[in-house]
Amino acid sequence: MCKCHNVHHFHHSKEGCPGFRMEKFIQPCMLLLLYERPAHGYELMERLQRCGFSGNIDPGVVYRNLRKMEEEGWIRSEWESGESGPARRRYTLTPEGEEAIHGWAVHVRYQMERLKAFLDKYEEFFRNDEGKED
Amino acid sequence: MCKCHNVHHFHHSKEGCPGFRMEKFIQPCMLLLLYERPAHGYELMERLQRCGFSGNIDPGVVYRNLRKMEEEGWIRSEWESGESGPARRRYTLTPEGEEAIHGWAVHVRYQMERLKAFLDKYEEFFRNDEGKED
DNA sequence: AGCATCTATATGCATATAACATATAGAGGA
DNA sequence: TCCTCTATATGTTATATGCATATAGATGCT
Repeated sequence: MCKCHNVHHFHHSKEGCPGFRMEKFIQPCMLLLLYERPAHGYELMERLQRCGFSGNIDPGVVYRNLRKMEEEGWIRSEWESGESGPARRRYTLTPEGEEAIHGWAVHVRYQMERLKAFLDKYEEFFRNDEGKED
Repeated sequence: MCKCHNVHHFHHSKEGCPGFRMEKFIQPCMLLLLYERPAHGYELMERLQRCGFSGNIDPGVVYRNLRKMEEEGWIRSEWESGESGPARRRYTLTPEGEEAIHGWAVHVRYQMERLKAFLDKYEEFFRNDEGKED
């Protein structure tokens, strides 16, 4: 199953925060999932949902990002015909994709520091315990 | 001065991470700076730079976001004429803006948890010390 | 006076992204 | 036949972003 042991399906509304979407973040997440094991898009959708990804994932987002990452050379795909159900495209991580994960990790860590700096400052100013309203 | 005591002017390149931009994050940052004290756009640009915001800030980004936040009712502006230099627009946080900060904080915390979950998983898989390559 | 520079605000435009809807299609069941 | 589930893919529209550029007062230099 999913190894996101520390993700507890956050509930939140982004009302009042238009545009701060971070959807491209789905790319490193999918790369990491594919590092765990090859998969097809539909399976990735399910695994992303179980990994704290916001409620319903738009299939369009998943497949378009898979295409883009294949163009980048981070993943490779092959049709899996036969068996049962419609044909599926099985995605595998490439060595370049594994490198990309490291690049993303640096970037993600940087962004996380920025968010943390904001929150530290926020809490310094307001010193409340809104974190427990979950 | 700037109270971002825990921000050490991160250096990084976002090569290989196209689209993960998070520029809207400038909004809550500016709101928090305006909570500290009223300011005009040019001053905010400088204070943002001192607060770990990426190198050179595009003035367009700053002023456009100020306009949008004024439309939202989060900030209010008045022309400061006279004294020296060209006229400047002095921005003040409104009560709605202070509420917005709390909303943003929830959202930002949520996003930070997502990033943290990714990084935890990443480190679980790779167990390296890339954090020290700084 | 003429000119560059700094402060300060603002807009234009091409492209990238996001949100949402919709299309296509095989397989299995009622 | 029709519906649903699995599975992939595209179109449309609105918004966001990156980068360049416009405007303009004040100041200092030659």
